[in-house]
Amino acid sequence: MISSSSASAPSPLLIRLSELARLAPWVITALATAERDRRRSPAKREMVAERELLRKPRAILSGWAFQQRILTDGRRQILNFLIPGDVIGLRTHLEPVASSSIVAVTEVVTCAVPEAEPGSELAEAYAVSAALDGHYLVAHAIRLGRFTAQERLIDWFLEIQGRLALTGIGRDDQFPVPLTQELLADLLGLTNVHVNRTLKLLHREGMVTAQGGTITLSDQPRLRLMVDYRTPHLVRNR
Amino acid sequence: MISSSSASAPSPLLIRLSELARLAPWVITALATAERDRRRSPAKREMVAERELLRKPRAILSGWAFQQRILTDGRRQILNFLIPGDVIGLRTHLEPVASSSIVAVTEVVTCAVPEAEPGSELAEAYAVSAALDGHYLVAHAIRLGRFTAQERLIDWFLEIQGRLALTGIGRDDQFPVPLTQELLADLLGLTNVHVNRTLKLLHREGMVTAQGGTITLSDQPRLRLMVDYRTPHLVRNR
DNA sequence: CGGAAATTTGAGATTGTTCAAATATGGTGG
DNA sequence: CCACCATATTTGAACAATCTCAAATTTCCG
Repeated sequence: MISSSSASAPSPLLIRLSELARLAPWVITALATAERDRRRSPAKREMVAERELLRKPRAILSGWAFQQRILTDGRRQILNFLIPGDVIGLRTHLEPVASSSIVAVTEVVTCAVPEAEPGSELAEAYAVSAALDGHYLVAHAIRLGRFTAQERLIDWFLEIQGRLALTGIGRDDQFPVPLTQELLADLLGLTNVHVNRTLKLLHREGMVTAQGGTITLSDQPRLRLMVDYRTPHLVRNR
Repeated sequence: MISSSSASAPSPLLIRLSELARLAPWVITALATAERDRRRSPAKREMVAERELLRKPRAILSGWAFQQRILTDGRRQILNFLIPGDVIGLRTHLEPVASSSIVAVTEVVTCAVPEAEPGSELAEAYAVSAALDGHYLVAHAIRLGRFTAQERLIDWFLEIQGRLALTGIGRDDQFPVPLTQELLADLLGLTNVHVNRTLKLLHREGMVTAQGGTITLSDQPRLRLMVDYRTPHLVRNR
């Protein structure tokens, strides 16, 4: 039996932040230390109450969660899915909004995140992370405003593939997405029924396969063209 | 004839930033100085090209503009309208995205904005401004994802009313909105035809009147209830 | 006073929704 | 290991919201 220890597995947080900025060795140590402060949320549990502020930023070590807003009549809009390596609560610096709640999809393990000195590489990494969040939110608005159901699904699959790849999860053409069609619907501004039909359609047309929590994209270049997909391009000034 | 000098008119930028944070007198002076560096864009002119970074943040002194993203097939999604007092390019600190272009609706006058010392009240004002931008973007995603055409119009009118009020423009029930129905359509993810019909409907139902670039809301409390409207609530931590 | 741009209206086509029921699927206790 | 339950997916049929295309009509601007 091959020993598969969870203790020494490379941290998705470390992997991702290293992609976003160059981290000095001592920062990596600080991250590893901070990661010892873990918290576990069972699947479907609300992690951050709607009108509550997240005191300190935390990162997701494993599992998926999402940010949502629920309207009084029960309609729900999911703003973003959070995956391993994502950092929550960065914007909290001063948060004008008590906007959205965070809910775990699967079991989620989070950890504390070290505070960054202004001007440090870690601060840079956080800033890039926050800027990426902004980028994805803009992309989401465009999806919701101007894309058809097919396009919304394709575009979001491409996006999440890229995000997962940032932490080394999945491959170009195949990656895990542990979401129900209803969650997908609430993300994409559709109904679960229509998501189901559209997925089916995409499958028949040989573009996307959704099977047991795994998404398979058959022809990424073609899909990218279809939705005019733009990979976020990191630019550092100065 | 009463003298109406434009020179001594209170700056919308100053008004707005003063609402967002307490500004020391010398900061106010610095703002007034920076405002001398003005630039004028004629109506309909693209102010910031799509893949170009905004070098330095600027503020809008007069006129309306908008941020848009245009898809290859011509579809357009407007992400945000910029009004007097708004600051552009704050996120530029490091911008991961060459996301959207900015276009003037009316003639627009912008001015430079002084750099803020980290930790200063001015930095605080900018941070709050950026956080507000984030809030409005979230609100936009929810509008586009889960609101009907009627709700989108109502919700956005409430939002822009609040934003205009921040710089002292308009009243609770009546305010200027110099936009064509087509621009509104591209903002709200609808067609100009449907915006027209929905505005008409809202007018027949006595809720909203759109006349000559002016919007009149007849019963704000009722409208707020209809769309579960949430005024952004500024919270400073520490 | 034009002429271009914006608004308005009509009619038919689409896309996506709703409601309800049938059919998997996955996890759990026995 | 299997039966069973809850949850998720799938399907059908009717319906509603929004779009498309085209043609007035009105408004605004030079």
